Order: sequence, then structure tokens, then C-alpha cells
Amino acid sequence: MTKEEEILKAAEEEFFMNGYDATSTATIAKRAGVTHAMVNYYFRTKEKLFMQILDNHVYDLLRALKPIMQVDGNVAHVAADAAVVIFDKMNEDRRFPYLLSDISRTHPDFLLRYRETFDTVCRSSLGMHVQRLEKGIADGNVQPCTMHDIYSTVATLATAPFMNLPILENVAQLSPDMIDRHLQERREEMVRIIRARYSTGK
Amino acid sequence: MTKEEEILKAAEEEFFMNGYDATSTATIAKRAGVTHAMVNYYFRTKEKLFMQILDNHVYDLLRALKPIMQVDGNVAHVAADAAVVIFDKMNEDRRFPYLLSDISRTHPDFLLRYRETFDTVCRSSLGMHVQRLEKGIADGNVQPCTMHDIYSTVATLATAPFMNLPILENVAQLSPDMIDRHLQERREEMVRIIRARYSTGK
DNA sequence: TCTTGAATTAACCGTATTGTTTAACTGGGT
DNA sequence: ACCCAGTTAAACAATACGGTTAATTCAAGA
Repeated sequence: MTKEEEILKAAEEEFFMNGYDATSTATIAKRAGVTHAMVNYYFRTKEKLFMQILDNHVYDLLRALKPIMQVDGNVAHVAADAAVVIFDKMNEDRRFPYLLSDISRTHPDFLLRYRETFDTVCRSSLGMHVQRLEKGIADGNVQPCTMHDIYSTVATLATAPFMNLPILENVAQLSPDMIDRHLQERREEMVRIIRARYSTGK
Repeated sequence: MTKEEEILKAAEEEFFMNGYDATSTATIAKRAGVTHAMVNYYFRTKEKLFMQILDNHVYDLLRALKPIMQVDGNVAHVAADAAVVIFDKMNEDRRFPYLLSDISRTHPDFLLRYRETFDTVCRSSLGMHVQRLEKGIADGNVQPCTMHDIYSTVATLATAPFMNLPILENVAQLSPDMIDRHLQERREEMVRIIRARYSTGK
């Protein structure tokens, strides 16, 4: 692994663990086993380094999300499938929800840069979703609700379990094994919840 | 309002907004309109000041939680009621969930001090809850599930909407009015979700 | 009036860290 | 011999940190 990759990896770990402001370039360098100056040599600034990492994860997520947004079928079942996809994606980098929360609070401009991309990916299918939802409700396949209800519920159930991890790890002091089991349970429960609330079971 | 109260109020706002580490005693003093030294004069250390604030909110929450934990009745309905109580409590200090998340990550020892108190309040009724859950399932009044499922779902649905606020405010750029409306919708949806998942409707 | 002691202030303590830059040096390719 | 990306140690200026000190204000009690 080149030094550049080493820095990138170390930076990712630090940012995901401590957020943007609480992470210093010196700490990153130390973790990567390189001198402090190398960070600036390769990435010029802390922000550029961070944005490169954030880019990877955001586009990775959007890429995973895209096909799901276009699937045709019972809205309730699609919602459950989407929730699973998001959940599994978050499970790959369990601190990603925290990082998003952190920078949305301290550096929202970092996220605003993605609005355009996000809109073209998601808003494009919004119309179709609403249409299918209305049809689903009319046909008696979907429980009465708004598209907003479904979006928010899916987003919440798929990310919140990871936001709660520090409490379970450090306060409830669950072992890594128990953490894994808990997440597995929450994944299954998430699907049951979405089915129970939005599907009529027909 | 005395200077001491002024400091407490300012400190609360700062801690709730930025977390523990990212808040400085100097900033608190400036916001309170007093000199830096006053903070140490009244509260000796930053940590003591913080713990006093945290104490108030934690005990306030536990006090609100206690009666709900002892209510007898259909577990699914009690869960929905408890969720509403927690949600409304969080709505009084919308950044409280964030603060808990922040210190669970950076200073879990601050929270571990409450474990004893928490256990006597909550664990005492756990046995009863499990018993009532099993009876509810046997009688066909409650959907098959574990007590853990219900606890986690209630905690998640009642707190996650507030964790997401920075994204809605700063990235989605919802107006305060829209934020209020969104939270109101999530409150109602939370109840519908819990009913749909855990109650048989009988 | 004098004394006491809490309230309050400005200034400063030493230490640490921040992101970034500079200038020198290395070693392999041309 | 030259070059240049890679790499280093050192230092940059700024600033912030939590906490302390000594002096001053001021009102209440003796």
C-alpha cells in the first residue's frame, strides 16, 4: 500500500470515529505512519482530503440506492427492500450515519454540494413513487399513508441502529458479539415493522 | 436572573448545540455576558458545570419515564404511550438525544454514573413487562415479538427524529414551521407504527 | 464607621494544538 | 551531471484551552 493510500485509510478511520473538527491532520499522519507534512503534500488541505473520502462514500451510497428507487412493485415491499439495502450499506461503515450527522451540524456546506446529484437521482423517481403509492392504497395493497411517511420511516429505521452504537458499546457495554446480534435483530425487526405498517398483507 | 443562572442557561445552550468537547468555558461566559473567571468561580470546573446540567435532564427524563414503566395493560398500547411520553420529553429539548449520543462516544463515564439509578428505575419493571408480553401474545392481543424488540423500537422512534434535525434544518433547509410539522407527523406515525407492528388490534 | 466576605474583574498562567509552509535532503531515473 | 517526485524535520503564526491569581467592588452586619 502506497503512503497516499495509507493516509487515506487512516484519515477515513479518524474522520469516521471522531468527526471532522475533532480530527487533526497530525493524528491522521501518526496513524498512517507518515510525517505530518505528507498529508498536505498529497492532499493540499484537510478539507480536500475529507471531501475525497466523503465523495467515495456518498457516491457509493447513491449508486446502491439508484436501482432500488426504480423498481416497480408494491410500494410497501419496495420500501422494505430499500431499507435492507440501506441498512446493509451502513453496516459496511457503521460510523457513516454518525459522520453525516456530524457534518450536517458543523459543516452543512460539505453536504449541500451533493444536493444537485441527490435530486437528480431521487427526485426523478419521486413522482412515480407517489403514483404507485396512490394506486396501492386504492387497490387495497398498501395501508393509507404519505410518501413522506415511508421515506422518513425507512431512513430512520435503516440508520438509527448505527447511531445508537456508542451507547450500546460504551454505556450498556455490550460485547462485539452482542452488538452484531443486536444489529441482526434490528435488521429483521425493521422489515417486520415496515411490512406491518405499510402493507395490507394481500 | 442571577449570574449563576445566566451561566447555567448559556452553558446548557452551548453544550446542547455543540457537545461537550467542542464547547469552551470561554464561549459559555461570553454567551452568558459574564467574565471567563465567573464560570470557574461558581462551578469550579467545566465537568462539574456540565454534570449539573446533565443531572437535571437525566433525572427529569427518568421521572417522566417511571410512571409509564409501571402501567398495567396491553403491552403494545403501553409501548405506544411510553413512546409518546419520551417523544414529548425530547421535544422539550430537541438536542438532548444528540448530547447523549455525543458523550456516549466521547465521555461514556459521564453516563455510566447513572447506570445504578437507571437500573433501579427500569430493570425493576422488566420482569413484569416480560410476563405481560408473554401473556399478551398467548391471549392473541400482542403480535409475537421480544421485549427487546419493543424497547429498541420505542427508543429509536422516539429519539431518531430529533437526531435527524440538523440534516433537515441545514441540508434540506426546512423552515422552522416545516420542522414543527414534520415532527408532529413523525409523532403520529410513530404511534401508528407501534400499533401496527405490536398490537393485534383486538 | 469599620469589618467581613461574597461577588466580580482583568490579566495571566503554562501548555497544547491547529493547519500549513519551508528548506533541505534522498535516491532512482535520464 | 541533472532532475524531480518523494520525504523529512523543523518551524510557522495563531489561537485556543481550562484554570488561577490578586486586586477591586460592594453591600450587609457589628
